[in-house]
Parts: sequence; structure tokens; C-alpha cells
Amino acid sequence: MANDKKRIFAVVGPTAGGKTALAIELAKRLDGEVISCDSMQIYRGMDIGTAKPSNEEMQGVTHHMLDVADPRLTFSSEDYSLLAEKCIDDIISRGKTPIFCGGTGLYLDCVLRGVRDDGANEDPQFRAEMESLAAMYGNGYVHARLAEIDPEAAQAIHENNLKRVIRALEVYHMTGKTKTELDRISRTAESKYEAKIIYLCFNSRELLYERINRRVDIMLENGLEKEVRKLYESGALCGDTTAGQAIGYKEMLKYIEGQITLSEAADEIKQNSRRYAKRQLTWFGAKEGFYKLYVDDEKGIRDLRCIADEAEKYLI
RNA sequence: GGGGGAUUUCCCGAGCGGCCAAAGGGGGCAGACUGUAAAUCUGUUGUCACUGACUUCGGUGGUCCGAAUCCACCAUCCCCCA
Repeated sequence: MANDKKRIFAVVGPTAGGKTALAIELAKRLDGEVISCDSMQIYRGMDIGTAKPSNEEMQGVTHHMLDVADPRLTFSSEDYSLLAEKCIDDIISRGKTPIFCGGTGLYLDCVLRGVRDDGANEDPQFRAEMESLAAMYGNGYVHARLAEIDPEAAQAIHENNLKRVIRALEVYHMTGKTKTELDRISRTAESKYEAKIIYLCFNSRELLYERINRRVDIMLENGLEKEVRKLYESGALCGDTTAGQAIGYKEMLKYIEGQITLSEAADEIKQNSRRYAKRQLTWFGAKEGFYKLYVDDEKGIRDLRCIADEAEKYLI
């Protein structure tokens, strides 16, 4: 069967797993450009804590989807796929290979699935209304509403997961169609892309966690506190925004505001990073068709060259 | 030297004779995830032949049909008087 789908590559996996280095290495080998797939690296001014690649690290490889958003604003996964699609087209039009790199699984999914134009946009006012209903009558009340219009979604979403319950309600409110129905359509729609995805994983969880802990220490040494202070003092970062909830930032904000000590902040950053990595592992691990590439073997972390060789063999 | 208090499952901490393998929180582990996703949420957390059995609540020995809960002694820690 003829295949005129656009080809894209991706490197995904847990935080501190070595995605950035591999993606850059692959870009050099395959004449590619990197599209960051990270929900926090999109924000301007958030560099150290998001492990955004520096110019040296990039080694001349062009990167996209970094610094495209203002940390004061909310950037949605749909905003992401909209922009990322343009990047893909742009890169391909210049005869290069798009290589996604990042740990935000939902963002990649959105791209692969395609931007949906079913009108299920957000409605802040509606959300606020639902939230106050929940505050007054309890989560069960809002959930029961969902059960009336979309029993399947109600079944799938726990009533305590208020954000999701409200979103499902919002979808119906905006489109007149249920979330279940719209999801079914988007799930069965064929992707415009033919993606080869490398999932960087670890045999040893302990090793991954050690890397995470070490990286947090390095971030601190490299001036994370100063970076967060600067964002905080300029009013670009506060606790209520999405950016303000980024790991490494929310804890430093607590430290800056005197709620915890610096060493407590460091420990919390490490802990939250480990938990985040676990969630990523669960997410990517459940995906089918991803090429599992192990970063470590009995002797420890494998050489980047070996990893890249294996990746290249799979991609080509 | 004398008087008082504490010791609980990985941690903190409730329990004060049966309804206790033991509340709650933390941490750990596992999972979910379609417009806030580094977020949000769920489940699980003594052992096993797991709708039941077995071993736990500093140690030893008692009282009692029955103890984490009562008594005695020992150990460790804390406080008060000297």
C-alpha cells in the first residue's frame, strides 16, 4: 500500500534518562532537527530546572518548541500540537528529519493523533462554575451530572479527579457531544504520521533514581535558586500557573517564601522528580509499538555511541 | 539518689481488655490518563497454602475465657526534685 505519511522519529522516556543527548546525536547522524516535547521547556526563562539543552549541548542541531510560551500563561497540549505540526512541516519541507524529544507523553500523543477541531475548547467560566458546585455540594454531585450525560466517561473517571470530571462536562457543554463520543472519533482517526518511537528505559530503577538525584544536585549547583528568584521577582512565576507547578520551581518557590529550608527543597525536588519519572514509566510502558531501548546493562550506563547505534539501526 | 512519663507495623502517630494486622498522615510500590499533564487521580503497603490461617505493638514472665491495651521485673529514652 502506498504510504505518503510524513515520517517522524521520537525519543521518549523518563526524566534524566538521557533523551536529549540521544536525540541530538541522532539528529547529527540523520540530518535531523529536534522538536522538544516537553511541557515545561516551552516556557521562556525556565532553563536550568527544566534541563533545557544549552547551545553547547545542541552542537549546532536546530531545536524547536523551546521558549515558545510565557510562563504566566497556560499552554495547552492542543496549543502544543498546533505549533509542533508546523515545525514538522517546516522541517520536512527543508528535507530534514523531525526528531521529537521529551517526556511529556500526552503532547506526543496529541501530535500523533492530530489536532482536533471539534470545538471542545476550554471555557474558564464554566470550569469555575463547576468548581464552585463541587465545593458546595461535593465531588459526587458534579460527577453525578456527568453520569447523566456521559455514563461511560463517568464510569472511567473517578469522582475525585475533579479536573477530568469537569473537562468531560465541559466537552459536552461546548459541543453538545459527549467526551466518550468525540474521543472515539479521534481514537479511530488515522494519523498523518508514521512515527518511529524510541522509549529509553532502564533495567535498573535504582540507577535511574541515582541519576535523577544527581541531576537535581547539579541544577542546584548551576544556579537553580537564582533562576527561580529572578522569575519570581519579575512576577513571571507564581504558584497558581502551570509553569509555577513545574518540579524544581514549585519547591524553590516554597523555599524562597520561607516555608521550607533549602535542603528540604532539594529533597522534595528529588522526590517529586522520581515520582514523575515513575509516572512516565507507567505511561510509556503501556504504549504499544514503541521500541524499548535500554540505557543500562549489567555494567551500568551504556556508552552513548552504542545506544545511538542501536537507535539508528531501528530507525533506518 | 528520689518522683513522673515514654517505647506501636519502613517513618510519624492513634489505640488504653474482645468489634485490632491495629485509625490517620508520610514514605514506598503499582496503575489510570485525549485542550492545566513536571499536572490530576486511583489502588495497595506483616506473612502465607490469602472470603481463611499464622506471626506482630521494647524484652521476659504473669493475670484473664481473651492483652498493643492490666500487673511485675529488665532495657532504653525524656522530664522534675536532689
